[in-house]
Amino acid sequence: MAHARRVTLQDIAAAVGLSVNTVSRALTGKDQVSEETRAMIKAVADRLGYVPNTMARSLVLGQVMTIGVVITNPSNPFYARLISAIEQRGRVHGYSMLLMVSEENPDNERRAVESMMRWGVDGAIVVPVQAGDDHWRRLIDSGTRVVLVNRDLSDVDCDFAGIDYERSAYEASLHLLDTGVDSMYLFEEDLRISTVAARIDGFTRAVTERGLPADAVRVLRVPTRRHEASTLPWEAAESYDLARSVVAGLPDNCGILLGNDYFALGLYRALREAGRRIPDDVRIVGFGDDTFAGYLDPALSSVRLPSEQLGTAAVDQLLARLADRATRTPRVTAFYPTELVVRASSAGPAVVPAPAPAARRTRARTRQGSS
Amino acid sequence: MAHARRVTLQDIAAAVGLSVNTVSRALTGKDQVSEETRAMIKAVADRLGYVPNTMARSLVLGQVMTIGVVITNPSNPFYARLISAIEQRGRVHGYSMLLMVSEENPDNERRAVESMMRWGVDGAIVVPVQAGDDHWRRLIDSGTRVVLVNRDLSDVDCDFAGIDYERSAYEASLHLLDTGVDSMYLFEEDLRISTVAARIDGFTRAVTERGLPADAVRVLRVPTRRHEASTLPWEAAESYDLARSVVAGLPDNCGILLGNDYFALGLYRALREAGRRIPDDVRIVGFGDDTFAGYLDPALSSVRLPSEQLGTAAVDQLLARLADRATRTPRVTAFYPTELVVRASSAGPAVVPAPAPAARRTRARTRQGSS
DNA sequence: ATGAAAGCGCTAACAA
DNA sequence: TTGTTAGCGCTTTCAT
Repeated sequence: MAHARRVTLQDIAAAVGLSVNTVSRALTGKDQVSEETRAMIKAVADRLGYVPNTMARSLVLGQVMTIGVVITNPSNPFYARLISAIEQRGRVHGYSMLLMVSEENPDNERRAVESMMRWGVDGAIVVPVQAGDDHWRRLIDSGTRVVLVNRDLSDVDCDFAGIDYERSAYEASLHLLDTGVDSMYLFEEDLRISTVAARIDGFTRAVTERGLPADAVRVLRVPTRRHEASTLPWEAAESYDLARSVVAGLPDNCGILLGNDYFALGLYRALREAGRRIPDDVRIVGFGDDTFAGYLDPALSSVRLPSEQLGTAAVDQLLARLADRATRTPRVTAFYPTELVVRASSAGPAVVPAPAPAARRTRARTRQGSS
Repeated sequence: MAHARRVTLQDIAAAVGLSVNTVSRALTGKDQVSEETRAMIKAVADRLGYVPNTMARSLVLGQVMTIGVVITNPSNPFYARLISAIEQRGRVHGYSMLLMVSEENPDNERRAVESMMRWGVDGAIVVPVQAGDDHWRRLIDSGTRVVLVNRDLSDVDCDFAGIDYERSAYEASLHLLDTGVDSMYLFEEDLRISTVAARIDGFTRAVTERGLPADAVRVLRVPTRRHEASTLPWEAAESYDLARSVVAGLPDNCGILLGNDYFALGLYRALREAGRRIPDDVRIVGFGDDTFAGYLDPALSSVRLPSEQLGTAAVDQLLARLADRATRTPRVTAFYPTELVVRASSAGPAVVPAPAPAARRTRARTRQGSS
């Protein structure tokens, strides 16, 4: 059962007794064709089951109506939502999405760039691994517009849509300090990426500002297995191991900031097993506000990240660049506001648990400047 | 700063003083070219920064080395892992991935099919919405190989890689019944899809087999908002609302099976607030074994789903079909085994909580048959 | 309003 | 081993 060969403009032209050219014009809505001819051609095309050939079309047009998306790990719910938002927004504007996964591996990332250059995608939206950036520069030099998301590359001349993690971590830390803790911990994953560094900076700024003695402050790195495979779940087990080894030495009345909510899963268990109480003994704030955060016991305070907004903004920014190909405006760096959702896990000693969760937003900012 | 025009075979040919054809042969590794010529050409191509044009290549070759992937909702962690697995496996074989999101909406699904036909993707891997299937038949008739994943369409002639939810639910229900409960509840999302129906069937078979009186058995449907947007988190809030309205009438010593683990988040909270104890009063088993399952308090028993295996198998199945284009073997229907991970939430009254979680796997099966 | 011809970049016959 | 020719399906001059 060999399926029917694909119907082409030729076939339609032959069927209606007109030239390929006319058929093309009729179908693409050009106005140099009589309405009756067009209707007739459309009818025949429909009857024959004509579907335009994107390859041929793109080859001559020089644009493929496709954006390449490179993500480190789609299993991370933050990125999963980002992908959804990008796809949705792109689809509205008629763009398809070529998805590539780098798994935090620069080699995969380079391969992704190669792939995008072969395809000649119109633009790329990227969460960079942040290990090497020559390939990005090459991609941009080849004429592809690139928008970085969540992680920036200061040496690459392209737009960026991200989150001010420094400030978010600073504010979350202040919130913990405000509950009256007298020592502070930060759990961060063991990756050399700017988002982690920024959170550490914000955390450090807060504890320094409040004058916490150095020996009352610790940054703990949770080993990550994210390099190994993109299908791995997040690092709850690792944070559990770390927390268990730390929990005995954990002073009462301390605050813990977590680089992501999954750390809370491991930490909660370790504390439970050690008989430590949240928030009485230990007060906790996470990052990400994953679905489960509000349903843990006690409910986890967490910094909500604007993943959908980020995805939408990245697409819009890309399309804007595509719209005026020529102009050479300096790179746009936009930060989108997070929201500290305060729940029971960081309720201060004297505070009555609020009925509705209080929210506190960082303000939105957009910055323009050269590189 | 107009970027340099893309380097073509022509450019290389001109540079080395040979024909386009020879350059093509040299670069694609054909053996009708002297080694020294090839080396020379490769060097020049490299120096010039040549990148093959996929569009042009695909146009003449008639294959695009791309597989279309249609998913209902990438924010569902099960599908997120599936996507990762598919991308990874496809990449190994040199395939790119065009990702489309249907959001449980048949219109979007139809658009996705249209898009894939325009592209002329070599194959498609699909989680169907299960509302209408003409478009799938059209896609297949056009010569595109399709593999369905997780949800089957019995009237469409293509391969399927899935999970035996009926059996999994049956076994999970038996497990609950074995703990000595004398009433059974099932929480299922409010979607008309085969996976939900299958779990209901399995649940029903188990309770019937054990002779539970009809008034001791209930299937509750959790309203879903999944249609609204693919970036929405899963339905913890909805299950909480439902659970809260039900929990007062919930008899002690009952068992609850959940269509997905997110329902546990809402249910746990509702039970907590009502002062009901898990597993003493209520015993629970979820579906999905999401990362947080083992870290809830008490740890949630859950049916682990082989998402990675499913993704890998789907790609392999697709590539197998692609390999022997001609042959017309009947559709392959493969089921991959789940694993019931028993944890504290379903510990029977007399059972000591196991130190390591006991696991129980359904057996793997592959079936062949027409349609 | 319609047609003829050229070409997008590449590969695959067929020659030489 | 290398070159010439043709063509994948489409769009875009330039004629008519």
